Amino acid sequence: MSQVPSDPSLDRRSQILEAAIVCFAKRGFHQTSMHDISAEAGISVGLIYRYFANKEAVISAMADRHKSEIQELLDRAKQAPTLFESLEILFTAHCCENSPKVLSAFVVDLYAEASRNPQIADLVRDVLDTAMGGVTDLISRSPEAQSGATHGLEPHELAELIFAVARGMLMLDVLQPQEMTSAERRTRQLEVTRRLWRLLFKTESEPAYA
Amino acid sequence: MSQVPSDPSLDRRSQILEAAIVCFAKRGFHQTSMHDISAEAGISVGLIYRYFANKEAVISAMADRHKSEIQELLDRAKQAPTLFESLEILFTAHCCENSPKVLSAFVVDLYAEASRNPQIADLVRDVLDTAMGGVTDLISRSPEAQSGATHGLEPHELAELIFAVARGMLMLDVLQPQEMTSAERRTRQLEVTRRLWRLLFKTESEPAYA
DNA sequence: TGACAATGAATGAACGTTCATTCATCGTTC
DNA sequence: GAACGATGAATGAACGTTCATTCATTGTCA
Repeated sequence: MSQVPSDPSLDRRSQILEAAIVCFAKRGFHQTSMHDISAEAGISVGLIYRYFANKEAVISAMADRHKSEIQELLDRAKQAPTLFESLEILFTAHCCENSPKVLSAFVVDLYAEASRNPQIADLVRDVLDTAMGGVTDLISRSPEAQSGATHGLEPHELAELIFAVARGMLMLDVLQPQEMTSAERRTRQLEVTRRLWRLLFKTESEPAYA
Repeated sequence: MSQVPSDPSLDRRSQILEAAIVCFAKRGFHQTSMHDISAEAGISVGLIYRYFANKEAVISAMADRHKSEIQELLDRAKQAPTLFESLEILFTAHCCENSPKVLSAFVVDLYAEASRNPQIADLVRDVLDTAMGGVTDLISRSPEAQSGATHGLEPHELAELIFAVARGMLMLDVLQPQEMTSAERRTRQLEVTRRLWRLLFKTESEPAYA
């Protein structure tokens, strides 16, 4: 129970970031005040400025955190025994980890921010390139791709489609009414997404028409 | 050149909305001040309040305008001779009509707003349902679907995938650096999107593997 | 002159940021 | 181990600024 904090100032930083993502998901970056964050974290406003230069820096740090979270997620996905299981790990993480659309709301906001802030855009592009590189790799090594059951499309092209659908379903996620649970949203999204995966990696045994 | 204004107060409204979308795309809803909008429109701040109750109302009106634009776009797409051409009209409109990512930045912002504002969420969901209904219809009537070359998927399921990829590509659009032209972005997006369409409506003549 | 369109200075609330101050903790000294 | 000084994490009131909104005033046309 009693954790020994390795670096207390790191704990403070992540405590603040944890509070920040809750506020950002609830209100968005620019409608969240520093007082909101401090209240959510249970600390004073001034203390935030001991750990972050300004509000911009909090947003940037959140984007960085998102980058390393995706990196970890990718590593975890690579462990999965089949391509399909890897894809499921990757593309439904945002439904379960935090309960109510916290992550998807944050990511949509991040893209909105990226459209105006080139620094954020670079970072998001970087995250995307890394993740897509990883998935392209996963696809290349998969038996599905090596057996040639990919409609003559390159692994890279398949990855592009998979990511497009994933982003599209994430956008849809923020439209779902609050009363829908994470599990429900996950199921709905998996339904659509799996349809694409099956199509892309169709084992030619099943006939398209009976 | 000299238009006869049918209703001058309607013109004022759309003049303000025109200025607003430029500002919103440049800075986002909540970083845009009423002064920004009035300056862009070339009018005074106070005048905006003659036509809109408050800032929220401007955002809502913009969302409404978006709804009717999509409606018109759908009607135009329905006129096209083939399914593929209909889809191209629908899903690249945001690349050409306004020059530099204005529309895609606005739409991503709109989704971000929808994640917090249930009223906006309802409206966006409504737009989406209408558009998807239209496309589902287009697909049903298309020779591609009627010849059964759709992998046993329902028109509705095909539409879901098409819209997911479209939203995903729209998100990608806001990440593209400013120096990329609308035409370039359009080409890139069409490449990926067409790949999906060909896959979904594959004429079984072309073999997957040579 | 009357009716209405349009202006932009004025208002007050809210925000990001600063900083003087507090106080628990720790090392040092006897 | 008791007394004391130093440290810096933490506080929150205060500051300057920005912003949405209001409204007294001016301009315009019939």
